[in-house]
Amino acid sequence: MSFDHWDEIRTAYQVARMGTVSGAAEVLGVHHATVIRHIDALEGRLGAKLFQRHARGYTATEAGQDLLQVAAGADDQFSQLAGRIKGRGDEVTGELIVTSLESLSPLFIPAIGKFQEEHPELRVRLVTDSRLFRLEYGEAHVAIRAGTLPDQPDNIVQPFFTQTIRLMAHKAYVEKYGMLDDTNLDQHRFIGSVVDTPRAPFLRWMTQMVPDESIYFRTSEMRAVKDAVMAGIGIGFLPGWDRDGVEDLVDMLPPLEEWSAKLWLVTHMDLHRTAKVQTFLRFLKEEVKTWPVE
Amino acid sequence: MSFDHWDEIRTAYQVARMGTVSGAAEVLGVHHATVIRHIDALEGRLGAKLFQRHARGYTATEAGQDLLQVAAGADDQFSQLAGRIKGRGDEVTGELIVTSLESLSPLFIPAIGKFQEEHPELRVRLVTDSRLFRLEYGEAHVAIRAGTLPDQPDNIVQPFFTQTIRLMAHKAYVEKYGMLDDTNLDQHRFIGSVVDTPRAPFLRWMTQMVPDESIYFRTSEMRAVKDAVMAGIGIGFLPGWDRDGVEDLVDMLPPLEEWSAKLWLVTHMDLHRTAKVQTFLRFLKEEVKTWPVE
DNA sequence: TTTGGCCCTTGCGAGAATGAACACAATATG
DNA sequence: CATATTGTGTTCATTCTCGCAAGGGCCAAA
Repeated sequence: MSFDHWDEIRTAYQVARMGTVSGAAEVLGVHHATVIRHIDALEGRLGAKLFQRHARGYTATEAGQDLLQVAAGADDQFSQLAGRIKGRGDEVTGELIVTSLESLSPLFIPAIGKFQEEHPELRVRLVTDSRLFRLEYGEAHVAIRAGTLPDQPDNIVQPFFTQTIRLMAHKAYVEKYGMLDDTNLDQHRFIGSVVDTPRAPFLRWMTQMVPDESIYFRTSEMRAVKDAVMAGIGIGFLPGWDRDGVEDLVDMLPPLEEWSAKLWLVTHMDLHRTAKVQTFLRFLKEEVKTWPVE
Repeated sequence: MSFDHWDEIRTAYQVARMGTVSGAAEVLGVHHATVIRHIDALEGRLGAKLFQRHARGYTATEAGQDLLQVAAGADDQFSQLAGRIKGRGDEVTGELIVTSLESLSPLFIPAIGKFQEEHPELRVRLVTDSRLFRLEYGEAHVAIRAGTLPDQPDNIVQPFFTQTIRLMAHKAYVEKYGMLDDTNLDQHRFIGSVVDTPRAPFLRWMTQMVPDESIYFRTSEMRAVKDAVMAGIGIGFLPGWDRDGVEDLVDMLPPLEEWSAKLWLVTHMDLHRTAKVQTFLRFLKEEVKTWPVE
């Protein structure tokens, strides 16, 4: 029971406002004939006359004046809407949804705080979960991803930084079990992943090089690895940027190039060009330079 | 700075509501290709994305949700408007503007009162003026006119009743000046019109038959004629239906057929078929049967 | 009364919007 | 893992709307 053709309402609105078909046609940027046809069609659909036709123009009937009122309100609403939408493209306001690996949170949550200071109108939501949030469903504006990415054509990927990974253990562990070298891998206690076929390159290295029985602690949480290493439970992989308490840790092997994980900034095509996303990306890429990613 | 294509807003509204292009297409009764084109065009015009496209459908962005809110309001307004307009055609409400000759007011103002009792929602405006109100300008819904009418193609004319006209004088006048016959017209005192070439047939008769110098009182108001006759000033034409105080009046000549003025009910084509006008016309034509039009 | 201007109306051809069919991707289902 | 289902994207023939131009009515001024 709703109108089929809103354009005809708009036409009728201008006719009611102007009082003449010609005037309305000029405002609308269409031909007189089009206006007349719209009015005729609309009146036919409604089964009522909206205008009295005479040589000096069209005057609105009661129904036409009613339409004038309603359509004027709608026109106003639509204009404001257009203004908001057009304007919003150039502003950094509203909500910005970021998704990242949990393990990275301590690294760049401070950066988000700094970004919000620069843009007080912005509400940021940081979502992290074991499942991947899907940019194409609008679940996030910006994603920080690791490893080689599925070649989603709708996603725009740019390099963020390379995460250096170190194989470390606590001094206490070294005192007890000694240092590691290529020959005594099976003599040591490792901290590994619960996943059988992990994606991260350093975890794959461990799966290949370290016998299962040498892995004495498994966790799915990267941050738990740190805690385990600090507790002297065994040897584990830690991100190079995590300098908190590293004075008590030692490298068990020199960092291998193949361990390092490339991190990417991923955005959806549709949102990539918006000022909000662009500003945030630019900020992040600037900020990363100050990080001890080494 | 207002929207050019309201139909596209309506399309986008349904997409935002349904979540899929296909669903919106079905609701709108158009092909889904059309929906996609509308969305693309609208986004292009706005310079912003309204939806995130993915295989499971379209999800609204911030801008899209904004549009959803606004368009939902507009849709609601338009639906109500359509309901009002469609309904109003079948109702006897709002305003009914009637125009008539001034002289007829005492005859059918009581009828209007009776009509309003039957339709309390109706506000009636009775407009009378020396100038003719124009139905085609929407100045009145119903007109009561006399004489032969200009052949306006947009006007619908139907006979109302024939107004019998009597040439009368007060008993006091007859006592003083005697009765009238065909031979002594110039011996009497007449009450005539200020107009040199009147349209009313009985006034034309007077212009032709009665010498100017025998007309001792002239007025443009038909109702003033009655007052003048009652005052015994002279002989004047009175409508046959006016029975107020006629017991003291006498016919000075038997009523001539050519004096009588045909009255017409005139409506504008556009409004003629509405229930409001139809009901009023039917009522008037029923009511006239009870009048002493004789 | 005549003339000029404004406005509505109508018929026709060009162009744009539309609909049908097909291709393709992703998800749900067994 | 294969299949059915759902929904989007694209191309092409068609329909429909639009703009143009000529026609006619009405009003006001000369």
